[in-house]
This record gives sequence, structure tokens and C-alpha cells, in this order.
Amino acid sequence: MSEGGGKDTRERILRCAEELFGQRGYEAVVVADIAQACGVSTALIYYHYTDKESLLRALVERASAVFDVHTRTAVEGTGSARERLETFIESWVRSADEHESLLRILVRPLTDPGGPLSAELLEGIGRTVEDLAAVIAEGVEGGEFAPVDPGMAAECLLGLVNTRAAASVLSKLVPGEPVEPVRANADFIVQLFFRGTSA
Amino acid sequence: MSEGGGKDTRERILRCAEELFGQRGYEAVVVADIAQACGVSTALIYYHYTDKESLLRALVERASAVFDVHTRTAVEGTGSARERLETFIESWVRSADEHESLLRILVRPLTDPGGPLSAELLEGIGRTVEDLAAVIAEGVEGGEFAPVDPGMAAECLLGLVNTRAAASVLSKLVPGEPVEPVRANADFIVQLFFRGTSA
DNA sequence: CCCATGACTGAACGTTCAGTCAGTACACTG
DNA sequence: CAGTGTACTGACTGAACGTTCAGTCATGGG
Repeated sequence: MSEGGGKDTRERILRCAEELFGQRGYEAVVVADIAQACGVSTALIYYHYTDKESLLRALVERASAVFDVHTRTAVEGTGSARERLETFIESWVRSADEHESLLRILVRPLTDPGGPLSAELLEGIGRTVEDLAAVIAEGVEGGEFAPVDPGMAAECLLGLVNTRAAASVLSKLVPGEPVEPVRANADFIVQLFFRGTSA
Repeated sequence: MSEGGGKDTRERILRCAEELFGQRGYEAVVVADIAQACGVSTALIYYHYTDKESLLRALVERASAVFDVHTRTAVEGTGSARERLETFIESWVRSADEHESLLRILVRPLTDPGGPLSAELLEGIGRTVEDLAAVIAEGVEGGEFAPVDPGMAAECLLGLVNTRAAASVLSKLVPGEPVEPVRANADFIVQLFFRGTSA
């Protein structure tokens, strides 16, 4: 049967933890649940990871790697401020759709400060807001956008794309889904954010 | 010293639970923490409330009472769709500022389904989205708004105002605060949502 | 004065949790 | 085939948790 090596199991454990932490939150998940979800013993988890918290830490690193790219390219990329923000929205929403659990882990401290690793996570969120604010400020100074407060606009923009962390829950609540929900939602946010703002 | 009767203590316990549940989340709060926070014994909490969960239930009812008013008046009120949505945004944001912990308790199931009472809470959120969608649809049909998908617009609008559940955390992250943050934020959301949408 | 009642507590109970440990199975190497 | 290291498990532990309970204390009506 060749059960695959230890690296494979290590990854499987992390994936199960990702799903469970994302769905129920760190505190509500017990290590035995993770073990059962991927059909191994509790002890094996402690063979591969030192802590329950180290599992979370591994997931946070993975999540940061996925989502930080978008702000970096928005800041460093070429094109007008509006173009860069548009691609930011589209790629962020697409990532949110692919890795909803990871996004939930990232943004949880916003409504749940005080949990483990929340200090680091909030720092990361702060950097993201500042990066977005910088791009928006650039657009305002260049006369590309209406004169808004860049900080508040960035907060709202991030809040708007982070609403997608609840996408799977919301889709069960609101009956009529568009055919391509991800694209439709990204388009809607883009329009909402830019309609009428161009100078 | 007249320590006040039992009714008073009952209310104090609930207030402490509100703050702790709002800040750390239901699972992360242990009953002894609530007891310590209001200077009573753990047993007294079980004298006044049957369960840990019944504490949460009492808070959910309180939260629903605070926030459901705004959607009801938006649906039943007079004035144009836009006017009703504007007052909805303003009053919701103001309530969010006054009762941030209660709002967090209300919206937690969006990123944390599976917790206690989350089924009821999600039902309530679903109703709120539908109510908002109805008002938006009314505005679209009357030619007051651009032809958007009311469901998605409602989702985004609720997501936008619910970002205020993280207001106290965000304010520590983003340095430059406006003088009247609540008003400024409500105004910004209103402008964001309606700028250019009028027919 | 007595006792009933409501408000409250200290100390315990059973359970569940994160984390440990001794040991097994198996592949690979010499 | 002995020996070594990696992957893995069942059975366990101390601490922490939600919850209970016997009992204390103050108050107020008869």
C-alpha cells in the first residue's frame, strides 16, 4: 500500500488543522479532532509538531505567503494606482476563494484579539492597511481619485475583500448565486470602490 | 455600603460576559474569568444562570434587540430607498460603536460556524441581508440605483458596516484617526456606497 | 426571637484537554 | 541477520474546565 512517507503525513495533518481551525477557530478545535480527521493518533501530531500552537504558526506562515503577495505587487507593481488596486482586489478575492480557511485564520484577531499569535497577525494586517493606504494616497495626490482619507479607504477596502472569508457561509444564506461568484464579487467590489471616483 | 440586590449582580455578570465573549470569543473564555472580572465566585454565576451557554443566549437576545431595529426601520420606514439605506448605515455604525462586543457576538458565526447558537445567529444574519436586499431591489426597480444584483450589494453593505466590529482593534493599527471617527466612517461608507449610483 | 428566604461562597466532582512515554512495526544498511 | 533510525500508536498524566453542592451570612416578616 506504500502509505507515503512522513513528509506526506505531516502535510496531511497540517491540511486537516487548516480546515478545522478555519471552520471552528483555534480554541474550539481539540487536537484529538485533528487526529481523527486525518486518521492518525493524537501522539503522531506531537511527533511531527511540538505544540498545538506550532500547528497554527505553520498555517499562519502559509497564509501570509499566500496573501502578502497581493499587497506587495500592489505597492511595487507598475501601472496607475487604480489599475494596481483593481488587480489587488481580483487576486485577493480569488485567493480568498481558494484558501478561505487560511484567510479566516489571518483575520480572526480582528474580532478575536488576545488569542495566540494575534499580535503578529495584527501587525501583518496593519502593514497591509498601510500598504493599501499608500497606493490610495498616491492615487489621490496624482488626482486619480477623489480626495478621500487614504487610511479609512484602505480599512474599508480590506474589510470589503475580507468579507469573502465568510463566503461559504454567506452562500448558504443568500439563495441566488451568480454563475461565477468569485469573478462577480470581485467585479462588484471594483465597481463599488471606483464608480465615480475617477477624477 | 448597600451592595445592591441580586438583580444588580445578575446584570453585572452579564456585562462582564459581554465584554469577555466579545473580546476573546465564547470558547476562549472560561467561566472563572467572568467571575473574576466582576469580583464574584464562579458558583454565583451558576446561581443566576443555568449554563455558560445561557449567558451567551442572553447576550444574543440583547444584541438582536439592538441591531435588528435598524433593518426593520429600513424596510418599514418612509422615504426613498437611498434615504432609508443612509439612515441604516448611520444608525448601524453608531450602534456598532456603542456595542462593539455585542456586534462581535452577532457576527462571529460568519467566520466561526459550528459554535453554539450559530445556527440561530446565521438565520438572523440571513434575514438582515434579505431585508437590505429588498430595499436595494426597490431602489433599483424604481430607477434610483444603477442595476446591481441586490443580494450581492446587500452582502457587501453588511460586510462594510460589520467591519466596525473590529473598530477598536483597527484604531490601534492605523495611526491617524479622524476627530469624530464614528461619523467620519459612516459618512465614508455612505459615500462609497452611493457615489455615482444615483440614476 | 426564630426561622424562612435570597444572595452568595469554598471546596469538591467528573470530564476533557494538551501533552508524554514506552514500546511496536518496518524499512534500510552493513 | 543484527542493528539503527523513522514513522507511528495505545495508554497514560497533570492541569484546567464546566458544573454541583453543602453550607454561610444578612435581611425581614410573624
